[in-house]
Amino acid sequence: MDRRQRKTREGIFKAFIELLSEKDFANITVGEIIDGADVGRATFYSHFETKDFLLKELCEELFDHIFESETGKESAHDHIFDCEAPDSVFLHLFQHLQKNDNNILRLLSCRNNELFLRYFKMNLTQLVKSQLYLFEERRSKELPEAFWVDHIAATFVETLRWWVLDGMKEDPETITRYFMLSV
Amino acid sequence: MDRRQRKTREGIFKAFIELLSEKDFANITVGEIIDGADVGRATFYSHFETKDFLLKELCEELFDHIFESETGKESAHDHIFDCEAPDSVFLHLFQHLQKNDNNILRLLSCRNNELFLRYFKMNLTQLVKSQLYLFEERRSKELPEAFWVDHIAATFVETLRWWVLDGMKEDPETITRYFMLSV
DNA sequence: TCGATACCGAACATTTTGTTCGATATAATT
DNA sequence: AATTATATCGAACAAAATGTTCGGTATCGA
Repeated sequence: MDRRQRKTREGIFKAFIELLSEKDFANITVGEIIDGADVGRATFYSHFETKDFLLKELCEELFDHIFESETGKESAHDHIFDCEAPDSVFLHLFQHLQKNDNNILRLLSCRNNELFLRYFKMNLTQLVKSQLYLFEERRSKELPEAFWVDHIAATFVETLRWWVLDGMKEDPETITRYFMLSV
Repeated sequence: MDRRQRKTREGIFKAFIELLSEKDFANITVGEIIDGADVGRATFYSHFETKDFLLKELCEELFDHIFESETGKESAHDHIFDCEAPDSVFLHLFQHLQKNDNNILRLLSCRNNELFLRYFKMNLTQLVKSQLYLFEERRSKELPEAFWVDHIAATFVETLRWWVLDGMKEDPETITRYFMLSV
């Protein structure tokens, strides 16, 4: 990708994130974004069809990066921990988030966190399906699998929400334990 | 309240609900609302400061009605079931929702359900605190109470979400059981 | 009946959106 | 270094939406 394109795109993302931590998504105008990013109006619209697409692409950029390192069988990614503990995938997710790559925590703890947590849950559901065996003994035979998968993903996301809104006082190991105990 | 005011207010709510089940909140214009409600533009703005306040007041109207019948000590409300089963409060909530008073299900199953479920969870948290004893045996000693309360409320809301998005195929008793089994 | 007030409707300024176009600056190619 | 391609700028533009104002009319409660 052209260096100019990259700089513009990242400048827009940066300004957008800045605004998202200040005010509601609905009240952010394209004018404010291009002022913050210092790009022309036409340039913005040549990159993103609408404000909604900007949000969508931001989410993809943020979460694809996080999940690619989990779902890839032979990931060549820089894993901090390669332990074999059964809940390591979820621990790793919490650790990854704590590192705060791309200022993702700012987005998860701001007024607009619903936007991102919903997106997060969508991605997470795939991962949960592959880790279902971890929760077999907890699962009642009465519960349909679709319900169970949704419940686990929801519990993870709600645990994450609670963690960040509470100020992330617990370390990743503790919050992983909370998650595994409550699911 | 003046009968004229009441009629206008309810007409606006009705048109708003109709629109919400068709399209995103963000894409609904004041012009469409007043066309649907058949009221003047100035009238709308004399009732609601902005579109966001309209949503807020709609939520309050809907959820206050549902929760007042649960939290009131000596409710003179028309309870269908006054059984003494320990999970009757939650069962009653699911039943109440299934009755679909005020088209609340249309809102919970539409594309904008996040908005309503967030409001719902806020109200629900109070209720959960009063019913905490029901879940004592499931609760690990490690989990802080604040986390546990949030988890139960979140599980209820996510169960509700799953139920309505899946088409409400289960009856209230079954879904209450799912909820109690997964929490 | 009468005073109060909610509504109408039309007009209005303002803000935001999304597009267009020629000029300029920067990247990639030879 | 010269050339071609293209990303950006900046300014202007139409269209749509927001939120306000005001005089006239209809409806309410007393």
